[in-house]
Amino acid sequence: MDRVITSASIYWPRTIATPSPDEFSRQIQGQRIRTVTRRAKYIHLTLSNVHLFVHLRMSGDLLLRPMGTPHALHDRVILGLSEPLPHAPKELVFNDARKFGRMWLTDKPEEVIGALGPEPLEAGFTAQALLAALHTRRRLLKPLLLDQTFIAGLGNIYTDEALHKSRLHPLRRSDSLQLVEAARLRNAIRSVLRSGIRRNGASIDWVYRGGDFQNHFAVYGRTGEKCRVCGARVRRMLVGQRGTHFCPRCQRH
DNA sequence: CACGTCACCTGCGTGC
DNA sequence: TGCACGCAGGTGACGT
Repeated sequence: MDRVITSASIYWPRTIATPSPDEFSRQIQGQRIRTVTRRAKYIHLTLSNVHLFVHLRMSGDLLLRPMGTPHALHDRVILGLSEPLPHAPKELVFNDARKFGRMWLTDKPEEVIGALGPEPLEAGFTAQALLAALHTRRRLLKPLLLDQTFIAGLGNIYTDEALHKSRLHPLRRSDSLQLVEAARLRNAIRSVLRSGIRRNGASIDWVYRGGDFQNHFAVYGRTGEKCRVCGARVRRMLVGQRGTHFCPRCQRH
């Protein structure tokens, strides 16, 4: 499917992380979209001779509309797309209520995604590799798993769910884990991610309504409710400013 | 290096 | 009803 970007309209300039909005508009015009892939939480569009990265952050959304559709509230960037005849042109819309999302246009992909940790769904993510990595740091599990340079792609929901599934306390220190625990964590991370993908993600508020993974949460957002495994009340605490949900019986310190 | 705090933003639910 | 407050799926820049 040959699609060429014919225009860029930027309504919230800070959405463009690099280069300047003017340069972005100029450079992206005429670029053909070759491939669309993903690395961690970045959507990666390889264009004719430059790379476009999109990060949705908290409230971003990418959608396709017929060209000329009236703007929606919170549209931040609109890329015009030509389609092969006889198809009508479309626009690729970046809509983002909270304005945290970002786009990068660069010929040096490593400057955007170079520091990221391993992809947990790839073959190299073994229990042994995870254990070795955990032992190179002395950090609390919760913030470490959220650290994209340590492991790529885990957010707050998946971290809490993976820790619960592996029966590990969010405040455990990374260098204290044994191999069997690292193996449980590795399997739990992969299982929780696959489950979330299979269910098209979670719809927990007004931001995104698509998936139904929220109906399968073990702990996230279930403060005070019974743990589905042991019946104890799910607790919530703050760890590094992030709401952290866990079962005090399943996840001993 | 690890950790805490704040900043960036808007919208929604709750409680007074 | 109005309003203050706390919370939200993420990251990055600081300071200690």
